[in-house]
Amino acid sequence: MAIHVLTLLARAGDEPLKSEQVAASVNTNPVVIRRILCQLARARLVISQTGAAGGSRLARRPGQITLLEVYSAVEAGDVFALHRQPTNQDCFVGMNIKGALAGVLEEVSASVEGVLKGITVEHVLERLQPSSCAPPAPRRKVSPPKLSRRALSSTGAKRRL
Amino acid sequence: MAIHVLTLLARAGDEPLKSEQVAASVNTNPVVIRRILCQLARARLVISQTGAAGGSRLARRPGQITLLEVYSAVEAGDVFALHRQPTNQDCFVGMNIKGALAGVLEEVSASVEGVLKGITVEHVLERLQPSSCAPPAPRRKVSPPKLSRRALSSTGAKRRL
DNA sequence: GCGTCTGTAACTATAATCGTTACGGATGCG
DNA sequence: CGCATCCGTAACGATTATAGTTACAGACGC
Repeated sequence: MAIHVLTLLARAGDEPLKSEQVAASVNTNPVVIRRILCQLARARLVISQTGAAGGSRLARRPGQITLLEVYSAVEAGDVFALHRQPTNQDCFVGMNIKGALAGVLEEVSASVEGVLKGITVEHVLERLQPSSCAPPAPRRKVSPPKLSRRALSSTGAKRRL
Repeated sequence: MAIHVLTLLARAGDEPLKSEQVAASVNTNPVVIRRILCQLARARLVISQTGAAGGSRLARRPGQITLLEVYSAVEAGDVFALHRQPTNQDCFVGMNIKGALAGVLEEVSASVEGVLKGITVEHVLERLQPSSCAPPAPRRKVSPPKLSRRALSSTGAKRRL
């Protein structure tokens, strides 16, 4: 939903959108949108103005907002977490399993964050165009962890308002 | 919890463990453990036996069980999913956002699966030892068999034990 | 000053997960 | 064979997270 919101704001350019307008596209209640917008504003991704003729707009260019920033803005802690219930400390495995899994979690988080860091709101915007449905070829600039994956940007599509 | 269970079974070697024993280490109810064990059994990761002197043990060597298989066994669908509520089809963004985000999701999933595929239960077991706490040991031997997640996860046959 | 829009609290509804009780069926053993 | 034991699974309540809704105070432009 947060990405949906940002995509709408990106398409609107400098013109601020009201929460009600955004809610119409997401198909939900304006308050739900305002909650998200509030988080995004705290993360300095959007700028909101109260009062008449108010609304929200992006704080930066869509190409300068990564999905990792979006995720960090709307999700509480880390991307992943262990369940917090205590294990049996009288058992060797129970005593050490969390520490062992913390390392695994760290790896997964780093991997995901690497991917999200390489995708911007602008990339999502480009993907929106049905015209750019052709096979995506070019890779992105940032180099996430070692794994090879498909790029998602496709050149040429400019913003259309 | 599933990894915790498998780690216990790995340490037990060929001797089958009862759900009650496992539950003691995880600090939960035996039924919760049996639910997980049942999923792992359907995925052919463990072998369970009913009756007296029954219990569960690993179906393969710990080094041959990847965390991706574990994840696929206990998690319903894909690692990630979009929220399934319908967006406004009268809006250009609402109409296309899901398709655009599906690609992002695909990338994230592929990345996570790549990491999980490179970690085995044996690796977790090694990490358990406080002695090997120092360096993040080199990992990433990519040998596990081609897995068809379709066959592993979710609805299989009724009962086949 | 007035109308409008955001920020936020409070409450309800819904769904997922976990824990618990209960019971049928399978298994090994005396 | 009969029995004790253990798994597989259904059913139910408790807990939690999220989403939706209503309500209202404060900010802002005109």
